Amino acid sequence: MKEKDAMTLKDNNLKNTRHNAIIQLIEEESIGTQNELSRRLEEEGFVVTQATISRDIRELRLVKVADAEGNYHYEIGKTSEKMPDTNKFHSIFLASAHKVDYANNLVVIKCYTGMAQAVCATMDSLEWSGIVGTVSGDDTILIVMRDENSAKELVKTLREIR
Amino acid sequence: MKEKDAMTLKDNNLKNTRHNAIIQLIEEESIGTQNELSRRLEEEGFVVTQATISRDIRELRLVKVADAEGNYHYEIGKTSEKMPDTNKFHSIFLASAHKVDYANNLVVIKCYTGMAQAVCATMDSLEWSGIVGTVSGDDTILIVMRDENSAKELVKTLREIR
DNA sequence: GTCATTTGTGTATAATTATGCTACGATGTA
DNA sequence: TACATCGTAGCATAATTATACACAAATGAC
Repeated sequence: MKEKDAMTLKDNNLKNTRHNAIIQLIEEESIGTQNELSRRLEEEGFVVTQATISRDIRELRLVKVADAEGNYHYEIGKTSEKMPDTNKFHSIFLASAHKVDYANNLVVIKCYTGMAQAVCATMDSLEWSGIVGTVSGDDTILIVMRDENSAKELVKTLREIR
Repeated sequence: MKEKDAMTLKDNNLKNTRHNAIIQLIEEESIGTQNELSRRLEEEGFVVTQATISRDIRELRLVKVADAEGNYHYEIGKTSEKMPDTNKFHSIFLASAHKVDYANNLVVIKCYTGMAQAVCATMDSLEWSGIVGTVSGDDTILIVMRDENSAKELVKTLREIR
């Protein structure tokens, strides 16, 4: 009997919506400390202590960085921006692509009709090294690689996903 | 008469080499606290207190972020990585491109022969929003934008550079 | 059902980081 | 020369952040 009254319940869902709220908050306004974030979250209906926010920040891989004037604020870290995308790409790729091949430094991905754009956009966001550029039609993605070896590597990586 | 013996001299140059040393250190090894960084710097011949390192970190816009296992370490922030690229792009673009136009959601940049690849690669690294994909030949870059409005915006931005 | 495990969080506090104040060398001005 | 100003950094400490410990709800094994 130590807890007050609130929910110490393992509400996974609540934690997730809080995480989303945190990301939205730090993207929209300049938040400099965890207490500040705590106050703003409270206004949005999430009542948690600084300790929890510290843990959230670790899980979300957020970072505190100075702006040009030397004022600190929280930001999405570069890793956390990319990791989710990798997962996103895997699931989109699995659901949409059915053939991968290459010739010289060109890689071609065949997708189910209408899916190519989505796969292509997601792949672009991953900024894989070796990719010079990508274009996609309705069902085909053309990827221009730096050289044939990069093309071979990319095909191998993509085939491992399946 | 409070200082020890060391140099409290305004050696701007020393501060700069220390900054470089810090960047190199955090890129090469996993450094989790400022005291740890202080110790490593000492081994490299830079004797400074945690306070100074805190200031260095603000100036360099470094960030502390958790890795997959939840262990914290310092990293180069995304801002400090991208600013130089923007400058690089500006100078390359100025030196290489001579015409920019668009139709629908496609932007075409005409460059002096052989320069397109360089401009394209540099532009890719900027990850401008609205860009779906890019391909470049010897003297032409084709940029596929999300929509016509993005294309218009991009052309405007590029023309402002000239 | 019981019991062990996992997950999420608060409390209290340890650990870490930021900063006000101060000092000192360098630079500029008269 | 003296004197003011600026930039860098130390020291001490305030401010902030991370975490050990404890507890409770959910989950799973039996």
